[in-house]
Amino acid sequence: MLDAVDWRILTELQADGRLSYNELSRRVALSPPAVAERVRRLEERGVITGYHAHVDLDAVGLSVVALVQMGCYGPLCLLRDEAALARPEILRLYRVTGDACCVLLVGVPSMAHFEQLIDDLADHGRPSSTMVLSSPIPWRAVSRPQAER
Amino acid sequence: MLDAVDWRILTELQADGRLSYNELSRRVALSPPAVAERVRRLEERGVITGYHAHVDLDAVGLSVVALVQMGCYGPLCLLRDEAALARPEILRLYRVTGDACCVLLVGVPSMAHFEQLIDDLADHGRPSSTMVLSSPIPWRAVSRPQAER
DNA sequence: AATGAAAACAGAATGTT
DNA sequence: AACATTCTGTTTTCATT
Repeated sequence: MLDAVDWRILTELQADGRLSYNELSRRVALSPPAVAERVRRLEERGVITGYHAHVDLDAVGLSVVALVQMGCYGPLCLLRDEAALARPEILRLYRVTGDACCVLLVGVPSMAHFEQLIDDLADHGRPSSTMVLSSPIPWRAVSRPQAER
Repeated sequence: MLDAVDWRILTELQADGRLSYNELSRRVALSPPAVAERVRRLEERGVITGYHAHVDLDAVGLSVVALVQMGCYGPLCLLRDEAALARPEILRLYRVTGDACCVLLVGVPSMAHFEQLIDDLADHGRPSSTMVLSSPIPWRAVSRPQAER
């Protein structure tokens, strides 16, 4: 699947998504065209799904962050409502096992906005919220699993 | 705080973190040096916290993904153990209100690895796991809140 | 996968509103 | 103070080996 060079590339690009192919080629000891071709294939194969600038939620005024478990099923289920899923307050959404149908990470500017959001979500099923106090690990790079070494 | 141009820049760089300043300057109708300076200041102010390649978990063999709530407190609390927090299986960690101390998103190659991880986490408090079936919204860009417009 | 040439780009200095 | 223009050195891309 992925060889050692691919993993080194993934590690570097996860740490700094704006690395130039030139610099990347130095770090993985390959020529620039070779590394560019590797990256292109990682993208094509769906290993790299995109490059994203990460934005601090507090810094842009999204001071209320929460995990919301949705207890919904059947035709009203949140997952069947395209418009509801498109709401920008939803930052991530995971479908899960257990009592809940899915878990949402949401970010809003205020508790008043949060109340409104919960009311809207309640059209699809019972929302159960947990407030996020802080994010000690907001994001961490994926590293090579032991099993593959 | 952030004006309309800043938000256009944030939108573009969240969608494609590898955009050149040249291309970005075209999209936001500004000169390349002006846009580069804007980006530099967004980074300096902590609005943009980094640029990361996003990797598909399935594609790199992390087929078991779960949300783990940790019920822990006091000196054994997971949040006080640097070494435990450094485990690469932990992809995100949120400190939350409610019964749980924190919620972890973890990714491992197999159920056997997951069992081992849960056993290790149990040293700090009672872990309660929910398996992630799929991620309909694995990541979404932050957009300008209504309140600021 | 490496090399070399042409096009595109980044960064610094300077000038403009 | 924020932006545009210009210039120089890199970087990217594509052809070729």
